[in-house]
Parts: sequence; structure tokens; C-alpha cells
Amino acid sequence: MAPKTPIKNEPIDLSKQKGCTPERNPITPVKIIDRPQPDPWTPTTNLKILVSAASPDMRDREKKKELFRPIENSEQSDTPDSLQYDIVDDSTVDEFEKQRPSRKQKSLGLLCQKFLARYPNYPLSTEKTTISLDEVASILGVERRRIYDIVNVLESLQLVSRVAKNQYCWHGRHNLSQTLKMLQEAGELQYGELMTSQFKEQDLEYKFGERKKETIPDSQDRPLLDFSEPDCTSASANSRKDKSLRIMSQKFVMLFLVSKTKIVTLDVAAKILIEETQDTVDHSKFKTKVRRLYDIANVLTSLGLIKKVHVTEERGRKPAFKWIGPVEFPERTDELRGHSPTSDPLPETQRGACAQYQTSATGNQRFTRHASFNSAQPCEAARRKVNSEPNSPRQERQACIVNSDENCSKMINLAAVCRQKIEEDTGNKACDTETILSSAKNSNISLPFSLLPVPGDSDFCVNPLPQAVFPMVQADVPSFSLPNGISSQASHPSTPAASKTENGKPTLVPNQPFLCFPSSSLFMLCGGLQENNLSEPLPAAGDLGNRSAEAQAPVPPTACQKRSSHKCSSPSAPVDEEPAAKKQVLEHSDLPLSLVVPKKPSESPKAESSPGSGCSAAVHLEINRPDLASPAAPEVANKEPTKPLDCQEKEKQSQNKDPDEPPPENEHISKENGNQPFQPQYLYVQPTAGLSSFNFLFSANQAPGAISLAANQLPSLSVPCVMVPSAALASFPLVCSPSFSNPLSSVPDGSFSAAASTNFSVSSLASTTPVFISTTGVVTPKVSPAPSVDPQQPAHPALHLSPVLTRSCSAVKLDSSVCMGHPVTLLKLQQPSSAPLTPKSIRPAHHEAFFKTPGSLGDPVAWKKNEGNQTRNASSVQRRLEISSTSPD
DNA sequence: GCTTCCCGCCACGGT
DNA sequence: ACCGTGGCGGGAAGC
Repeated sequence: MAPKTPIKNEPIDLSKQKGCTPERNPITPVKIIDRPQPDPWTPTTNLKILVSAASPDMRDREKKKELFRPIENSEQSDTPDSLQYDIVDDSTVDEFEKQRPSRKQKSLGLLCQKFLARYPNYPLSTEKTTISLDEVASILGVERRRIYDIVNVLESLQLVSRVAKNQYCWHGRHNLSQTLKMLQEAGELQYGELMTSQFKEQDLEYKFGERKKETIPDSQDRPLLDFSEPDCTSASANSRKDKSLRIMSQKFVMLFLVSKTKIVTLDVAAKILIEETQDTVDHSKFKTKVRRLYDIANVLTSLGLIKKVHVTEERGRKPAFKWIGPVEFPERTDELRGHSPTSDPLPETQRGACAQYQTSATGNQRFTRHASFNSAQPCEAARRKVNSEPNSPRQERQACIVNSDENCSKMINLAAVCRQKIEEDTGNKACDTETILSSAKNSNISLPFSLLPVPGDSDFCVNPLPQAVFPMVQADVPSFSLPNGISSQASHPSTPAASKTENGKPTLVPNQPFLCFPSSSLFMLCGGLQENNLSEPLPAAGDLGNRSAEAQAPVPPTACQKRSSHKCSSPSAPVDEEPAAKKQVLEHSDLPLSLVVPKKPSESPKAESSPGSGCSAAVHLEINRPDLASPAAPEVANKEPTKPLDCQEKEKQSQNKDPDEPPPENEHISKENGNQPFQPQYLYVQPTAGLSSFNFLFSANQAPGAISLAANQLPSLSVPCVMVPSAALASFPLVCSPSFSNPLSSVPDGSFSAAASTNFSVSSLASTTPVFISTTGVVTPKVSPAPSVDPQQPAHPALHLSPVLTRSCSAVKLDSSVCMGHPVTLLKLQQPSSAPLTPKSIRPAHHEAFFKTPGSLGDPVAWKKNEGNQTRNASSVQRRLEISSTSPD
């Protein structure tokens, strides 16, 4: 994977990087593409030697060049000129000077993106990627010191762990949600109280300080979560007193996680984080802290967890960051599954959800923090264990934990949360360009994904089906209520053995937002996941269980999680430890509290009511930017659901109308952002008498890309619809789709149409098997809800529709070994984002995915592979996008 | 003029 | 003494 350092003096080969964009480098004479890296030299050596040898000048250039390369790859056209620097070599320094990377180009955020781009978001558990700091530093053309900054932050989130001197192990995002969850819990303990009450910033500031002292006694110095490797002897080393950056990073993240508004200003954060918070914060100290926070924020931004915003207060505009990562972490949902095998969870859930969905979710209990949390070790250990022992039982364990009640409550909560979120989002959307709406529409295709720049874009993710699906069903709908077994099974194809527990329960699809419409017979199924959103949603295989219930997905921003699907085996296992914990997360949605209280009313979620004004005032989001790919989108999706469909539609339309995006632009964006994940949404129509067994799904919204495409296409008839056995639906999360297709975008992808149609395979599944019939291939590109089936699962193959729906995922079966021994279905997301707009890209893949039936899935692998490529590309695209989007910030 | 944050000095701790 | 780490803050780019 690692790109090798280009040979010095060699004309720079822009293309080298994966994402190479040929267009960009006109000059490079060198063979563009994958040149096999010049091997002999390790990247490091090259650089080192050259650099050291070179005159300062040269050195400088070299560095710059290095920097650029990655950038180029990642960025699209951002730096139009950058290309030229190639020339520089031979020609003139001047040129180089011109080209000389600006400060921005050398920013830590960008560097981090480059760094992340080198590794898959969701590496297969089997592959252990080790990171050599020296090598990376040389490759990226920066000093090692900078790499430390990045790595420390990544380490705080467990994306990497230190293995040895100069060596880190890349874990990817498999554990991210777990980590965040833990941080959230820890944060709640520490800061939670604060959050409960509303404070003004000032208050918060104080309180935080005080609180902190109280609550955080021990943890101060120690990382909240100590992910350091226990096994490694290095424990001591790890313990190195400080690592303040790591600690700070964790605390910083915690603040977001406990914040109602998910917005934290640097000032407040700095104050809070300042070590014991002296009352009198030393100014210089404060200043230093803020600097550090910028460093951390840059990395987190690169990870797609936060984005920069501004909070306007009386005093003025203050820099702040908004959490755009996953908010809800699926808790061991598996538990849910495990419960009442006999009873039908769904119905209850539905009802509960429906009923409560208006009420705030209160069901959750606060969990107690795990002891392990602080110590972290357990987690780490667990994680490791998992890695080493794929088959570990942990899942089972988790499964037990949750009660059905909990499940119900969770679901309810989720529903409530979603609703709230939606509302909030709605309010915000006006402000936020990011809002899902737009994305949903398609108009902004590009928008969403930016969030998650999944830098490393995983090649593909494996998703354990079980997790994926979270059926929120309405009570009303009969069709949904499936026998538990069925539903559950469907959802959990992947984990046969352990799955038992899992099977029982409905799973949530993290990615998808679910909404229930109270009464209607119509349901929206949303599939989109944004990649932006955090990858974390993905439940690692191990995580599966945990997550399911909580399903972050539904939750707000993250609702659309990106590749949630992936998961695989991973290490997430450690998470298990906290089975019980439920998150308060849900609660968050309810209250608008924010650490930082934006003065502006609008900002608060409440603002929702007044969409336009609110947002703008308080938070200055980069609203208009089409490109923003902010993660927000997902949220948006959620919000709408609450409203009646029509309303939603209207909203959407209105949103959509946000006309800012001219199609062309979009395209442009899309290109960059291509990946934008859209959430595919489908309208579910209750079966009428005759067809009781089948459900029809109509795609509610178009692929984002669609819009752009629309022109070409005829709106046509092509109504994509899918007929599915009700049972099959059970496995899907119901979404209330926030986004309705708006007329505009709605044109189902005409372009697509041709193909789609046919592709359904009725698979072997026979009656149970869900059949998708599409008149047109509409599904949004990403969306395709492909039912993934676990081939292996003997018993209920049909059911395995899985959650995949959200994206067009291809289902691939992984080796059990990989996935903790359970058969796992790999879902590969098509990169929604990647595909974006261009019709061409979109089509096929999605199409395919969409229609896949379990039976068809048969050759998932192949499929996966194909997609894999796409994915990669997409990822790169995303990165680019992100970069572009974020950088400007 | 303020915000953002790059850069690299330098110290700490281990070997 | 050397090296890996990483705290820290000067000062400049960017706005």
C-alpha cells in the first residue's frame, strides 16, 4: 500500500498515489500510473539520504514535493497549479516557489489525511498493518515530529496502537465506535452532570473546571482510556507520563460526546482541558492549550469526526468545532437479538417507537462506566484478544446483557432521537449546507460525504449482517412483524454460532436512520450511509452485538453511517466489556444543551423550527458550500421522518430547492465528492390484501447523482420499486425517511433504468426469500439495499436481507476466521460517495447491489471485488473532497 | 489585528 | 551519549 517515495530527482510522478488524477499532472512524463515503486530504496532511505545530502534548498523542495503528491492525489483540483511543481525540479526554483506549498498545504489536517489515506478504514482483521513512523514521515515528507502529533491523536481513538519504538499498528476504524462509546461514557461521568443543566458558556467554563476536579480525580494524568498495549512490555513506556496530547484528545472528544449541541468552542475546551483547571488560567498556558487543540482538531477533522464552525456570541464569533461523527453508539444490540426469541420484538418495538417516538427517549439508563474504562486496559486487552482470537465468545456474552426491554426502550429511544434529530436538523438545515436534505435530494451529492472522509477508505467493509439491521417497525404494519426468529435471523446471517443471541433480536443498522411513521402504511426505508459519518458505526464484527441496539445509525448525524457495513472482525471485541451500558446518547438528541451554548437561539436544536435563521446565526456553518460534505447530511435524513410524509416531502423539496446547487456544480462536486452517500430511501407500501406477503418499496429519493443526471433522463416512469416479502422487510430498518424524494431529484435514475430492471434474482430463497423486483433500476447508487444473505446460514437464508440496504453493498462472505469465526457477510459499500454523480459510475454497481438477492449474492466475492476497486477509488475521492472541503473550512 | 498553527527547540526517559 | 517522544511556544501565514 504504501506508496514509495518517489525517487529523488525523478520527475515527480503524480500519479503514483492511488488516486492519481491524470488530468492533473500534465507534465509528468513519467509513466503515470502505478509505477511499481522503485523498490530498492525504501521510502525512508530515499528521503533520508537525499534530504540529508541535499542542500537546504533541495531539501525544502523535496519536502514540498512530497507533500504535494499526496495532496494531489487527495485533492482534486484544488490546487490547480500544484502540478507544476514537477517541473520545478528541472527548471526553476521560482516555479517551485510559486508552487511552494502554502501553509495550508502543509497543515496537519492535510497531512493527517494523507496519512489516513494510506491505510484502510476497516482493514481486515487478518492484516496487520504496521506503521513505521520514519517511513511515513519520509513518505509524507514531514518530520517525524508531525507524525507523532497525528499518531497520538489516532492512538487516543484506538485507530492505531503503538507496537514498538517507531512502530505503530494500524487498526482502522473498527474500534472507533467502541472507543467513542467509552469516551462518551467516561465523559458523561465526568462531564455529564454539567451537560444536564443548561449553562451559559461562562457557567460551563467554571463548572467544568470545578467538576472536573471533582470527577476526574485520577484520570487527569492518565489517559482516560488507556489503549496502550498491555501486552507489550511497553506498558511502562506507554505510561509515559504525559502523552498529554492523547489525553487531551480523548477529553476533547468526550466533550463533544457529552455535549448536547455537539459543538465545543476551543476556549471552553481549553479551559476545561487545562489540567486541573486553575481558576486563573494562566494565559500562556491557555494559549498553548488552544494550540494543541488545534492540532487535535485538525486530526479529528481529517477523521471526519468534527468540523469547524463558529459560534457567535455576544463577544463575537468564536471558533468552535462541531461533532459530526457518530453520536450514538450501538450498544450491544446483540443483546436485543438474543432476547425473546419467541416473542416478536419488532412489533413491540414498533409500537413503542411509534408511541414514544415523540417522547424523548428516556428509556436509557445511564450506564455505569466500566471499570475497565478508566483502566482501559481491559479494553485493550479485549481488543487484542479479539484480534488474536477471532472466535472469541465475547459476542455471546454481550448478547446476554441486554434485555428485550432494553431493546425496546432503545428502539424507542432511537426513534425518539431520530425524530428529534430530524427536527433539529431540519432547523439547521437551512443553515447547513451539509444537511442531508440536500444530499438526499441529490442536489448535493457531494455534500455529505465530506464528513467522513474516510481517509483510509476501507476497501471494503464487512458487515455482520446482524448488526446491520435494525428493524424499526411500525406497530401498525403487520408485514413487519415477523416471527422473531425470522427477522432476527435475517438480520444476522453472518454469525451463526454466536449469533444465536443475536439472531433473536432485531438489529439495528447503524447506518440507517430509522423513522417510524406513526400511522401510515407507507414507510421509508433509508439506506444511505454516509461514509462521512463515521465509519465507526460499523460494527465490528465483534461489536455487532453491542451496537445493534444502540445503533447509532439512527441517531442523528451519523445516521447514515458510512460503511457501516464493514465490520469485520475486528478487534472491537474489547468493547464487549461494556455490554450493559446504554447510552445516554439518545438523550442528547433531546436536549439542546451544548457545552457551548451558542447564544443564538437558532443554533440550538430547537431552532429547528426556524430553520433558516437559527442556524445561521449561531453557528456559521459553511452552509452554502455545496461541497461541504459534511456529515450532517445524515442527520438531516433523520429528522424528516418525523414529519408526515408529505411534510417531509415538502421539506425536502424546499431543501432541495436550495438551489444553490446547480447541477453542474454538483457534478463537479460530485466528482470530487462523488462518494457522497445518499441515503437511499424507499417508500414502503403496506401490502394490500392480495399481496399481503409482499411489500413494495419505492424509492423515495433519488440518488444524489440523480439530480445531475436528471436532465438527461426522463423522469419517467421508472419508478423503481421493489417488491419484497414482508418478512424480508422485517430485517430492514424502517426508516422514516427523512428525505423524500423530491420531485426534482426524484427522477429515478433514469439513466440507470435500463439495467436495473431486470436484475432481480429471486433467489433460491424461495418464499422467504425476498425478491426484489425493480421496474427500473433505480435505486440510488449507494443505496441499494442489497440484501445480503449469509450463504452459510443454513437455516434462514432468506432472512438475511440485512441491513445492507443502506448502501449498495455487496455482500461478501468473509472467512469466518476473519470475522470472528462467524460467517460474515461483507458488505461493500459502493462508495456512494465515490460514485457520486457521474452517472456512469453510479449505475452499474448500485444497480447490481440493489437488486441482489440473497441468491444472487452467491458470488459475493466477485462482487465485492469489483466494488472494492470502486470503493477505493471512491475513498480517494472522498479524501480529496474532504480535503478540499475541509481545508478551506 | 486576530486566528490558526507550523516549526523545531529542547527536555524527558530509556537504552 | 544517543535516541525516541512529545511538550511547548515563538512567530508567521492567512484571513
